[in-house]
Amino acid sequence: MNNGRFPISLHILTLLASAEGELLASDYIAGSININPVLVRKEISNLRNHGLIESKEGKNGGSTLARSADKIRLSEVYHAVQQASLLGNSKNQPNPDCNVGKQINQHLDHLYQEIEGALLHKLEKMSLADFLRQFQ
Amino acid sequence: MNNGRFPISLHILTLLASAEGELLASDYIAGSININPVLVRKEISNLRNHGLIESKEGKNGGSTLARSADKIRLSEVYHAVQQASLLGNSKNQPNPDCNVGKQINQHLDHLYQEIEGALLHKLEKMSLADFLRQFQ
DNA sequence: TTGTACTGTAATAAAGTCGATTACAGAATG
DNA sequence: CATTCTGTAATCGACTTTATTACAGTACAA
Repeated sequence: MNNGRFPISLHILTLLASAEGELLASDYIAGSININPVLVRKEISNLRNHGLIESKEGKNGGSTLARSADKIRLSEVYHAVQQASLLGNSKNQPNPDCNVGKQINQHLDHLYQEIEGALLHKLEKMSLADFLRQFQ
Repeated sequence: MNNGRFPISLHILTLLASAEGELLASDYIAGSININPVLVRKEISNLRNHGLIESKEGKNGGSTLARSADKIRLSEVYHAVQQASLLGNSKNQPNPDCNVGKQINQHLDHLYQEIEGALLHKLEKMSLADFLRQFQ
């Protein structure tokens, strides 16, 4: 994925982590990221579906982390926003009459999985708290 | 990068590797990938600029690998097609009045670099010959 | 020496993707 | 019950990607 959603989601989570349990409104978050509030709500909705965020509707509502920042791995953020594969979706429809074309998607998928494994390994070792700690 | 160009370039190189020095025409390659020949020539042009492919113009022309497949690392293919960063370009322009927004791009860049390092490490260990060997 | 089969590349069009925006229903609070 | 939030659908425009057309240049071979 070369996904603009990863930085957005991480930004949201970082703000929530730094707010220490206080509910933040989507408009406030959108103001920090400088994007449209509806996009923020969509990402929040997605992060909530993945169990990373809890929200409260209505007046004085907003969102907060579902668990403490040291219990949220960056690999979870990756999984939450990931849709396509890492290096490019092998969505070409190669010629089945060609020996290479016939097999390449399967081998590409295998390659992507290996690489994604290495990436996830890295992200698993980092928590949201680790990320936040870099901020002064 | 979630780049459709990586699978295309790797497909091209795999075909050339399996052709064992024989010149392959861009139309033939395009037929195997099932995409437009002009796109293939553009990718070939790029791979040639990166020293991975040599081409011969004119009748009976075509392309071939610039070195043997076991001397081509998949990390070179990655570098050849890479333009944007891996997980998403941190091109948001966050609010500088927000303490998180002010610093996040710098920390995102750092994170991407670490992850890309892990990915490249994996790709460096694999040659085009390794990849081709999986085909039956 | 000329037709043919290629590459190389620019320019344009078509298709697909992504983010911004509008709109509005529903929920919680005071 | 007005206000301030969330949740979500729908649409528009900007951007990106891919396909297509066009054509000049090169090498070969008859």
